[in-house]
Amino acid sequence: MVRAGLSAAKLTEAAAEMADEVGLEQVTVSALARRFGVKDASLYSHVKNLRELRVRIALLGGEELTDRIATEVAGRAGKDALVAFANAYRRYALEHPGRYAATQMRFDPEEVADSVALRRSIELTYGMLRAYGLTEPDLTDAGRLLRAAFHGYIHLELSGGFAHPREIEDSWSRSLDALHVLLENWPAHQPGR
Amino acid sequence: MVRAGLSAAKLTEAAAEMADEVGLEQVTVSALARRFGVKDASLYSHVKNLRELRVRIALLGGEELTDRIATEVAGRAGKDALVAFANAYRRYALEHPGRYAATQMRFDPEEVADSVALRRSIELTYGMLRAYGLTEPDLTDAGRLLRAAFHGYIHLELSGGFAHPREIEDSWSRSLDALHVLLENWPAHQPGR
DNA sequence: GTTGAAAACTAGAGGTTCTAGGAAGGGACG
DNA sequence: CGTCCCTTCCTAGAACCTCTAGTTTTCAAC
Repeated sequence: MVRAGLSAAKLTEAAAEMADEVGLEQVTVSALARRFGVKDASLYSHVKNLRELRVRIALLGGEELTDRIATEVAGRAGKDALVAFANAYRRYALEHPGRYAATQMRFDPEEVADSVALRRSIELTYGMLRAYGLTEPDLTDAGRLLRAAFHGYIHLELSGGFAHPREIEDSWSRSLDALHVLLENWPAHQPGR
Repeated sequence: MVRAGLSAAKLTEAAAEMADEVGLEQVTVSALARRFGVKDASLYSHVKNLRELRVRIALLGGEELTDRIATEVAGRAGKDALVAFANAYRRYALEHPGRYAATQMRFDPEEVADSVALRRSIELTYGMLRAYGLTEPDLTDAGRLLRAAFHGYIHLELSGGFAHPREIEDSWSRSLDALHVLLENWPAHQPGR
């Protein structure tokens, strides 16, 4: 009986690949065990349960995503930074739909307590927005809208929500133009109305 | 043996309630059968399989959602219409998270072929955007960005992505202000760059 | 070599989807 | 009223899934 040489990290990596290939909810303990030529029960020595496996995929994806964004955004500001951020985000999500989907799960605080990726991604966003001259609470509001727009766009794209003719690439880059304009004209907090 | 009096419509309604209560992926044929005091296999007389059940939830949700938006937007234009649209959308999603999640599934074209809701929701969006003086292809681009922003915002809100202090309500209405400004200043197609 | 922890196994309980074929309810029609 | 027949619901069972418990095997360190 030759050992497969499993470990939590190896399982996570394989599970992440599997998620990208066939979708996150097709990642099962059984299928993963099959891929390693091992019985289901064996995996439970390395990973608590299916839930933990998926959370690990999410953490892996989150780190990879923020790493990419960080390197792309480095040294840029203003619209350059916005476009670099957005494109890095989108490209990662399209290349790794399973990992990306995992990052959108609902987590209990303690599941992600030790994750630096989360904190860092917020810093990245805020740094970018400060270049537009925004301050709190506009920073928070603009950050939320931006995350929403990026995520929403990609979610719709991945789920086939953009059925029709016009090229998504063009549409996306026009949307980035628009978001840039939006950030430059962000309505001042508490206008006199 | 008293009959439960099942039908596809009744099952769909019950499944939708269940989805709102415990989440879409907790809606199983078994659980639904249990709710009606009936055996699993009985449901397969009314519904082809689990997939079809979920698609039915989605179609129901889509109709209810567009109905709400339509009545709220009726007779409004410009920012009034935008805010009414957005709030109707968000309120429905928060009240019916399960149905809403179902509408975000990936569908095969023939699964949703006979749905009027889809066509109508696009018309509603376009009507609203025309009031801002937009024309194709800006209509498509702005529509996509708007859908993305709404969906993204609600998705993040529902999945607990907005952890921190600032009130979501305030953030949301500031985002609507910003989107209104954005639509008024939508960058003209193909600027001279 | 012995020994002990870690990695894998067997066995099995319990949940799930879905198919096939059988029985019971209830309306239509002679 | 009785019979027919469609629909609804059932039993039975295959196939797959998660996860637990307890056992054996491997490998390295002593």
